[in-house]
Formats: sequence, structure tokens, C-alpha cells
Amino acid sequence: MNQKTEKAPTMKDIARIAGVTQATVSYVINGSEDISEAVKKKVLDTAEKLGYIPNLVARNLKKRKTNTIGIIVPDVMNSYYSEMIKYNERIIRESDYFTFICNTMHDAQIEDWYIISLIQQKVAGVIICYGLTNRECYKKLYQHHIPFVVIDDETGIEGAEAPCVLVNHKKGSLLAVKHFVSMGIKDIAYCSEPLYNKALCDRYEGFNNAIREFGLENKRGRVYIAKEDNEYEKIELGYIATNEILSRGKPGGIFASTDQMAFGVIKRLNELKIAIPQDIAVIGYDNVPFSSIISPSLTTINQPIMKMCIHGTDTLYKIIKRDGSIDLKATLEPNIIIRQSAPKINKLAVN
Amino acid sequence: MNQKTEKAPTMKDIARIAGVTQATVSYVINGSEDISEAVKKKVLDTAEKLGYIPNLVARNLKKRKTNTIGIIVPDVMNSYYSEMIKYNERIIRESDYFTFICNTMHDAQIEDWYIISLIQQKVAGVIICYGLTNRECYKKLYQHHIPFVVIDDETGIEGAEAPCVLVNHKKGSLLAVKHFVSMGIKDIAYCSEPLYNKALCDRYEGFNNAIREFGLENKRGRVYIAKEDNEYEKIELGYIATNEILSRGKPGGIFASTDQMAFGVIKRLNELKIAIPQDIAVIGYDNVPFSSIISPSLTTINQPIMKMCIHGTDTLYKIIKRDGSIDLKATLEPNIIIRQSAPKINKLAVN
DNA sequence: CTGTTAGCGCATTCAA
DNA sequence: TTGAATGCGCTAACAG
Repeated sequence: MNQKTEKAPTMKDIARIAGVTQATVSYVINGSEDISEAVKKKVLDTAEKLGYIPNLVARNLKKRKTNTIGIIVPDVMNSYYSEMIKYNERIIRESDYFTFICNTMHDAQIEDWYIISLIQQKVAGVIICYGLTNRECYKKLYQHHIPFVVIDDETGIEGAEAPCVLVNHKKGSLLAVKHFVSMGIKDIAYCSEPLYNKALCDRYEGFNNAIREFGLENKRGRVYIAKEDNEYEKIELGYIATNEILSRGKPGGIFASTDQMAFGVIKRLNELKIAIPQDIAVIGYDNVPFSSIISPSLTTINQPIMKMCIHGTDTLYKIIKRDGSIDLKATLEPNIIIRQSAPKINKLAVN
Repeated sequence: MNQKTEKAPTMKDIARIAGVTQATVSYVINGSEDISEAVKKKVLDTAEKLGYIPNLVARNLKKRKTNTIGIIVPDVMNSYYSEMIKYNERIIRESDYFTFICNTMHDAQIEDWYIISLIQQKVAGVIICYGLTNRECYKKLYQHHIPFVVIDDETGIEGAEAPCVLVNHKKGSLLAVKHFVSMGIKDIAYCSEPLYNKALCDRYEGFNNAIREFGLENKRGRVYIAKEDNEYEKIELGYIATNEILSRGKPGGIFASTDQMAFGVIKRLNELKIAIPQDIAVIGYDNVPFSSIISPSLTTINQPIMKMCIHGTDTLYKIIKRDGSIDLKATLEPNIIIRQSAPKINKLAVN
């Protein structure tokens, strides 16, 4: 416990012991070429001996920039977002940056707290992995000249445009409806979390478009959108939605706006001994890992998460390094993963 | 884009405009009492007008400490750890600290990179949510006087003792075996991830103890422990383990060392149309959210995650603030959550 | 090649 | 109550 009172060794300490100037130590530590081998060795040896570790706080202050990047997600427990964290974090770490992960729970106040904190910490950039509830925050980042990119949303604020990586969710919903139709299912119900961001709005709109496109408006196409102020977990929401939908008659298929909700749907249908897919087929959205584990395994819309992350971080680095050629808006395409909950069969043909 | 070139306003700027000294601004910003209302107002107004946000990098350098805490987990995708992140992050945020989340994938090199980075960043403390693979890292933290607590492991290194929060995993395994026995099941198989930390070792040891205690050594109690150098995901591991176990005869129950593995077990048994729990009952460990969603829902050993986090952060704060009365070792008790995969029935009675 | 010097933005001691 | 002065640990001109 004696050590506890000792201060961490600084460049000054190394300089004193090695008999050189502190500036020279700095040169050596930072790998400057113009240093004689003898001095270099002496400095590195004493640094080693003292167990020297550079103080990044001081370095950052001096350089007026940090090697830290903030990642903002709404919910680390949602594997869709934890997957984003995983990919982003790896890319960032491999470029020798460090990550601040901010978990906002879609709460506007928490978002604000984190944005302010990131600005205070002078982060080099921010990756926002969903549409912020508190849209003022986009402005704040912009005003304080913090580079940022948004995945799955557009800032849509005058003078605070930022590069965004979008997924063609309307197409995703179309793929789902199309698949139901190919199975011979025409009465399709839709359930969704509250529409608190662009991704969920687009999925809903895409569903409506597809229904119209296939001329299914009169085929009992029904919709359940959860209210914004509910306190339920996402899975419970699917459970509740299923009850709601069934109370108005049994559809041929249920399309859930997220896998989390689809899990609730499956849970409820299993409880009610309603056969999936024979009685009701189910399609989800996100392709989270568990969608392949649940029984029946879930047919779902897959988003190219890794590509989204790579594009997002690439763009962010370009802004940070002022590389110029950034595209303000990239749109990636989703695809459908067909599993047991809505397999590749034609119901009509089977009957 | 004109703004882009402007520098963020500093205390000096405020001082110049408000006609006071930079020191006075510092006093006002930090809420000193001994400042006249007039000056206070003038300073705060110009700060507001300029959109001043304090530079934490500078403040941290001056105060020689930061308000940042590191959280180290092996895998953000594992909901057991993301739950820990969620609780810890909330507690930390509410105490106005900021979180560095480090995702190591159990990789010794990544662990080392993160530990060095955290030391460089001068974090106020670190919470390690599992047993580090690279045990040298404990030493490094100690040598650099970074307060840290370990959840679910003991440092076990001479001179680098740190407070730890443990779960009585031997008891957890006992609960599982006891439940199997209460169901009339005596031939119990065990499968586990590689034993790369204390938690997994204790669970295994607890299983063996329980088997002995109930006199089941000769009842086909069999074990499958995955090799350390495999590349499989945790769920696949359970899948493989099931095949391995079945190849040596059908047990009455399978106890998996983690829910992730149990999911793989259930997946494989479902595929083989082996009825759960009628043919084989299954018990997992961790009580992750999905254990209640999967079919059949999973009987599992629950760990008091929130309590563990609260105790861990409390202890860390005590060290940071030198509060004295810390207990170096807390052990919390697990409990069993009974669901469909191993329900509360007596097989013998039913037959 | 190495030393001298001057801050980065802020907190804090000491005077006034 | 406020101002002047100092330095946290480091980088980066500029000199020599």
C-alpha cells in the first residue's frame, strides 16, 4: 500500500533520470526518427524501468483533440444494437480509437446528458445508431463542430445535416408481404412498436404500400401500433398485439416490425396452440441471433448490419480526417431470411 | 461551414467579454459562493450567450483525476453481460460519472490493450464483470493505482488483491441437481463452455459435489466440457454437446453451465423430437431474458445481477472516495427459476 | 540531433 | 470579493 501515495511517473521523471530534456523524451516516446540510437535506448530503458505510461489527458489537451469516439444506442439489451456496438467497437479499436458507449433508453433527457458529456469530453466523433428522440441534440453536435454520422435516421434539421446510412425499410416490408403472398396468404396483420423513429415509420409505410400494391386492402389487412406512452417491454408488446389482433379475427399471417415483437407473437400463439405456420405464419424484422433459435425459427428481414457499421465508421473517419469525398446519404438493401415460421410453400397448393 | 473554423469558447473568452478575470469565471462556473450576484449574473449570461461548454480534458488534467469509469465485459452480445452493462451504466451515470465500455471477447491481447488504454485515460476506476483471461492485467491496474472491483472472479494474485463480488455457484449447481432429483431424475448429464474462469469452474465443481452428495456417481452422471480452442458460438456449443451426450445414451436430464448453451441443447432436442421435459429435462444457468421466451421455457439458475452491480459500484465508489469500510469479498446467493423445461413434478409419481 | 520555450484550458493559492 | 500567478503533463515550433 506504500505505492498508493506515489505519483505515476511522467516524462519529466524519465528525463531527470536519463539525463536528457523532457522534450527529448517526448520525441523518443512518439517515435521521432531524428534521435540517436544511444539516447533513444537510454530513454526507453528508463521509461520501461519506471513503468511509464503516457498521460493521454495531457496529450489530448495539448493536441486539442482526442482519440475517442462516442457510440449512441437506445438499448444495449437489444441484440440488434449490441451487434452494432460489437462491429463498431471492433472497427474503432482497430483504428486505435477508444469508444464511449452511451445507452439512452430512448429517453430525451438521457440523450441530452450524453451529448453534452461527449462534447465536454471533446470526442473526435459520434456514431448514432438510431433516430434520436431529442432532435435538438443533432443541433448541439453540429454547433460544437463534433463530426457525427447517423445510422438508420436522417437529421432533417436545417443546417445540421449529417451523413446518414439508411436501410431501405419500405423494400423490407415489401419483401415480407411478397413472401406472405407467395405462400398464398392474403389476410396479413401488422404490429409495431410505437413509431418513434424513421426506421419504424418506413417499415409501416412500406407495409401499407405493399398491401396496396398487391390489392389486399380488403383482405382484412389490419394494423396494431403500440402507443408511445406504454411501459411494456418489446416482447410483451408483441404478446399484447397478438391478443388485440386475434380479438378481431384470425389472420393468415402476422408481420411484426421487429424481431423482439415477433418473439412475443410467437410466444402467445404457442400458448394458444395456434400452429405456426399452418394456422398463422409469422415474419419478423431485424434477424437478431435468437430468431434462428426460437421454435419455430423465425422468418425475418435481415439488415446488413456489418455493412452499415463499416460504411458509418468509414464516413466518420473521412470527416475527422477531412478526406473530402463523403456521401451524405447511403441506402443499403435488406433481404429476407426464410425459416420455419413462414416457410417457402404455397398454402393453397398444399390444401 | 464558417463556424467550422471557429474555436470553442473558453473561460478566457468569457472573461474578456464579461470584463473579469478568467479565475473569476472559473469560480462562477464551479458555483463558488463568494462571488457578488452582479458578477455572477454577468458571467453566466455571457457564458450562455457564447454557448460555453467546459473542457473536461483540461479540467481533468488540472485536477489530476477524471470522472470516467471503465466497464470490462467479454461479450456485449451476451445478454447476461449487456444486462450488467445496463445496470452499471445507469448507476454510474446517475452519479455523474461517464462510462468506457470495453468488449474483450475473452481475448488476452484485447484485454491488455483496453487495460493500458484505461490507464492512459486516467480512469477513476474499473469494474471487471468476469474473470480476465489475461491475469497480468490485474497487476497492471494495481501497479498504476487504479481502483477496481471484480465481479464473479477473484484476482488471486499476490499483492493485487481487489474487492470482488462473487456468486455462490456451487450452491447454484446444487439447486439444479436437487431439482432434477426432486423430479425423480437421477441420470444427469452436464455440459459446459471451456472452464476459462472461476465462475465456470465453480459451477462444474458444484455439480460434481452435488452428484456425490446425492449418491448419483453411478447413475450415468456424465460430463461434456468444450475445449478451449474451439471456434464455435456458445449456442452451437450446446448443440454439439447434446450430440456428444446422446451418443453415449439418453440421460434423464441435462444441466448446461450457461443459458446460451442450454439454448443449443433445446434446439437440438427439438430437432430430434425428443420431448422436453418428458424424455429429457433441461436446466440452464444465468436466467437471461430469452430463457422465458424459448419453447419450452427454460428452468434456470438466476443470479442477482442488479444486486451484484449495486454492490460492485458501491464498493468502487468507496475506494475512489477512500471511504474505508469496504469488504473485500461479498458472496451472493443464486436461486432457481422453475419453468417448463424442468417443471415441478415427480416423474416417478407420474409414471 | 538535442535543448529551450511556449502554451493547451482550467483550478487554485496567495495577495490585494 | 476579485485578480495575478502558477502549473497539471504533454507537444511542437524554433534555435542551436
